[in-house]
Amino acid sequence: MSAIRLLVLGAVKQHGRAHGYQVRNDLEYWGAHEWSHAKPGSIYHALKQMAKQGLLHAHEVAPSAVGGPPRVEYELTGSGTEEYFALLREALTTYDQKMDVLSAAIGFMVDLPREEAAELLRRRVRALDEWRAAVTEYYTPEGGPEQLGHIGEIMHMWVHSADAGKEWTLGLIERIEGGAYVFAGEGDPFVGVLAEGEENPYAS
Amino acid sequence: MSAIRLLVLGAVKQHGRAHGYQVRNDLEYWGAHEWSHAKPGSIYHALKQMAKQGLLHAHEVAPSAVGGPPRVEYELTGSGTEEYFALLREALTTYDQKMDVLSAAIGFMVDLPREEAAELLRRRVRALDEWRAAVTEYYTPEGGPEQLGHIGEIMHMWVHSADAGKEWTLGLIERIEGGAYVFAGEGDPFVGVLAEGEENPYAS
DNA sequence: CAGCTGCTAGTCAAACTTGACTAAGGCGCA
DNA sequence: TGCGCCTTAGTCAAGTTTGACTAGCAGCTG
Repeated sequence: MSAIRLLVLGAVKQHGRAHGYQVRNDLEYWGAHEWSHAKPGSIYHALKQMAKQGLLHAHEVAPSAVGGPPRVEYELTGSGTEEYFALLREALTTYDQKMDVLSAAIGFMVDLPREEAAELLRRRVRALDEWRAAVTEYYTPEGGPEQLGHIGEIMHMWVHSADAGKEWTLGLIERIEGGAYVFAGEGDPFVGVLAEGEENPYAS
Repeated sequence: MSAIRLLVLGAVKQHGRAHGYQVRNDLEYWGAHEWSHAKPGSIYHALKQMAKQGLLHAHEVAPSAVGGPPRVEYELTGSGTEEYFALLREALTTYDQKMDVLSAAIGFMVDLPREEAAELLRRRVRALDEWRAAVTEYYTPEGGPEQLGHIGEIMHMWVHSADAGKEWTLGLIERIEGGAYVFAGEGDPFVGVLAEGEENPYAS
């Protein structure tokens, strides 16, 4: 799974309705251009592709209010919302050692109920343990680990990083269970960026 | 930088001359199919592309000795060797937070002299420090870090992982400077896999 | 007020990645 | 000996990613 679809779906969902440049800006605000493949081309491509697949509904072209070419606005469909939550749950659960996907998922985790987020992260910890065991076992040849020579350093690095990932995940679970942040169904959700003239529909 | 070019160049170089399937097998032995985009298609594509760019010389098609379609054998050219070392040095030095590239580089680091490898890794540590500082600074808004809400967890994760990466790198530098492994110009190099009928030209 | 710069919004071709498919020979075995 | 299956070696089309490019409008500036 690449992080782009999750990021784009999440960004569009936060606005309710968004055009490409808005998504692009959102992701930049998130710093996503630094840690994911969220270049303009990828974003516009993802929007079009997902519109073709029925995950997004493309509204008629509207002339831009602030200059530049006209915009196409997108909105999540029913299956788009399903896909979004499926991707989000998977990203929180599995350890596929790609931090961009996890980063995106952390950013959107508050769309889930608190207890579910914590549970998915606990599953993530289990996946990490399994992966660690698989690496150490698979790469322990008959003649002892020395036989691998410097190649063993690669496994060493992966194990080290898996341990660090586990430590961080456990910390996050603790913070979540300790009441940090605002999750789904707990009042005013957190919204990163609002566009021109857009109102926070949840503002009191 | 994707890891594929480095991996393919390194694999071909280790054999002196290799065909696609051999590279594919090497990388599988390394476990590279697990941590990089080293699928068959990518490997054959990289071989062809680099041959077109003059980094590899494609030898005439030879009928396979063991069945299957005929093979094309590749060999590093002069500029291929230059490119290989350039990629290797860059991969060891920069912190681009992509572990596949670093993994590949660790696998080939012994192609460099010991002192150079250690120096490149020390530079890597400095890059890590800088990156860590940039993240913490950039993502500390006026209103204090709480203002970010759960988004701060993303930065937290990156910082945590940078710290883990630094710790591991320092450990590796220590081992290298302590005399571990066999580097360029120090006698019999380490070779992962030998193909059918291939002899280790360095064997005593 | 012509020209320059910068922002908004998006397109496009070229390169890369993916996963499924092809094709040829050898091996076991009933 | 004929059949299915495995391994070897590679191709291909569809999808994705990249980085450079286009184009409209606004504000300044000399």
